[in-house]
Amino acid sequence: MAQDDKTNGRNVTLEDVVRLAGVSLATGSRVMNASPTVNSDARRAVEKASAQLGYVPNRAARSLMTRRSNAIGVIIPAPTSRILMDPFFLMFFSAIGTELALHSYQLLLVMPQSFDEEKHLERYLASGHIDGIVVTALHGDDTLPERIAARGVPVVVSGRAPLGARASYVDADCRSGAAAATAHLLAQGRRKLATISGSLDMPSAMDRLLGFRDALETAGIAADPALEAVGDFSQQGAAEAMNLLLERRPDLDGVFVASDTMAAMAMHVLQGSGLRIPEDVAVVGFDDQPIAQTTEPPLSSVRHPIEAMSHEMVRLLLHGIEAPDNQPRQVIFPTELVIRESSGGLSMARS
Amino acid sequence: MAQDDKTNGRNVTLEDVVRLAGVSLATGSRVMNASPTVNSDARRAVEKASAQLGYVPNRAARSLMTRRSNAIGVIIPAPTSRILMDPFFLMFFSAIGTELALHSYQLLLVMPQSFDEEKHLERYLASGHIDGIVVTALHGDDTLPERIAARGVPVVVSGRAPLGARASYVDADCRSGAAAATAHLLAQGRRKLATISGSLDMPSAMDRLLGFRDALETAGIAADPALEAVGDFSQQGAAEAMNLLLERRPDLDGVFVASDTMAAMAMHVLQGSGLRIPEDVAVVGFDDQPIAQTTEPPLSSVRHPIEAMSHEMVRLLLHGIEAPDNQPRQVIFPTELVIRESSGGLSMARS
DNA sequence: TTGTAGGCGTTATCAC
DNA sequence: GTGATAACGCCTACAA
Repeated sequence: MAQDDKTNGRNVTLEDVVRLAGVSLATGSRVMNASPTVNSDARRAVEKASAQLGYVPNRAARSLMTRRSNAIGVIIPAPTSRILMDPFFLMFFSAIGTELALHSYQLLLVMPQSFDEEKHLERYLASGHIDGIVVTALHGDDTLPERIAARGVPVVVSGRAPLGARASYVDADCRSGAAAATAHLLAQGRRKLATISGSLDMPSAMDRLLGFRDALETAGIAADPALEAVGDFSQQGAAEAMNLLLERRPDLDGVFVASDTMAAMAMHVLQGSGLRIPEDVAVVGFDDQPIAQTTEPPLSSVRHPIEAMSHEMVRLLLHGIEAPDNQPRQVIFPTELVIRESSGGLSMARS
Repeated sequence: MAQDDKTNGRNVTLEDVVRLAGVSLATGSRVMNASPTVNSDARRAVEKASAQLGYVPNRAARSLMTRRSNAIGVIIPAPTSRILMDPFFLMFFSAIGTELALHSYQLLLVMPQSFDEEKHLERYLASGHIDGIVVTALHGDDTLPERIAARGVPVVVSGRAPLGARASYVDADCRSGAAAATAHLLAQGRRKLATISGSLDMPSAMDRLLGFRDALETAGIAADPALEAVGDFSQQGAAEAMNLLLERRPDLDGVFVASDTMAAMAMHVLQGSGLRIPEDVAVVGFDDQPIAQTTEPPLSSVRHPIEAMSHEMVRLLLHGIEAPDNQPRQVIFPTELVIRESSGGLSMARS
């Protein structure tokens, strides 16, 4: 019967394997877990039988014993709406997923849509169903990471955790990256520099703004609040911010934008106003996403090493799972300024 | 001891709950599973004890018995690279996730990076660890859905499955949506219509191209292959395609683009060439993503109901889990043309 | 190095 | 309606 396919001859279990291999369950289990204390003959027999039968360990049974789920959750906290739309997250998921797959961990995507859901989630996470958590797109006042950590589940925040939070995080050195981008604009002789920032309740947004100010201060240029606008990481927000800036300071000659997605939109607005990039206004973005290479002109941007950072997050998490010590760790990766044409920093000699 | 926090007084189990409630394990289980055959006194007692203890059912143990994981997997097959970057997927994940949460299912994100991984995956999926699968971004020759379905795991493809494939899918009526968009351009008096399509090995891309051709044919306009270019759903591909089209037919006066992400880029290229939108060239996109509202001018686009479609996918999946019958089902949702300024179809009277 | 036996937390099958 | 009790598939002392 067709509808019996699934259970037909039911799923093959370790018992089936060891029976075929002629060893005991214990030995079979040892082989599956790469225990060193097993005769190579036995090992081969088990492996052969396993392959022959197409055995796949039952995760539920294993979890029940080991109290591990071999799954880690990636959480985007509730007030997520607009920022979620940044394709940056896709790269991030992909990088984390690849890294996890290497360790045969699963990636659980969790996107609570309300605070109620998030509350429920918290209990759920704490009950041993997920071995570790990556929290991303965290807003400043959210104590979710600490609450989870307090329940003994390893957590790592992607991006700097809020000041004073006792949580592990992995981040790029956004502040100095932003400062480098701004310094680069200054080096091109630009003096009327504006910035479009992300939502300022997000540390990553704040860091980029602070870096911008740092560079101005270093150069001895007084900060002008009218040259700072918030774009909240959305394209729409960026368009509004750029228009606002142009209205307030029509003579601005450079813009540092806190994400490439926003920068692309800002460029669009600038060009729509008849301004040339980089001749009239130089632009630098942040993230060095693929879009930076396809804007016209190509967008200078601050690159952060997503793969390396993802790798580190997973490493921290797995470490926290293997050897829990509740010590928050912070790892900061350096950024790199990638200069393209939008900032006028390239020799114009390109054919 | 700090490192003992997690197991301190270990996780509360159903046994703890029933002991406190003064009932048997069986009754406790019945309450948890909303069995009708339980006295309301007993029910209340269990619920109270459960709340008091903060009980959370152990999924592993439950799975072991029920042979259900209460998880569904969302798969983006291997050759994923560029298209993955479309923010459309984020909306999609979010919609699916919300829908799943309603049924207390988990969302497993699976992004195999190679065919080897994908192969391994197949066995894994088949071994009862995931109750159902959503396959998305499927390329034409990929038989993954059928292979999974053949192993008895419910599968639904997001977007039309390849012709001849025996798989359930949920899709928008892309073909007629594309035709409507094209007809709209024709209605504006445009006669030299071009299109930028997605990767033609993806049914959704092909459907949009076919719809474009349908409308031309209906209008009695001969198809001109030089007015069709492939943009593969990436921004870079779109830019290249638009440039190619302009080179081949500098006098084109309308473009139908298979995704908003690509359309935004195409507009950019057009404007970079000094062409006005919609005066010189009218543009219509597809997806009606947020970006459509923030381009300059706002982008006309074909909307498909992501939420409703996600809802339906989950419904199909859960149905397939509850009552397996291996009957592939197809559900097609109508699309809706949203007219904004980019197509010149709005009265220009707007203030 | 290997095997035996007990248990992980639930649900399902029975009697009662 | 309710309560024992036997699975579910695997891991892991412990003994051999």
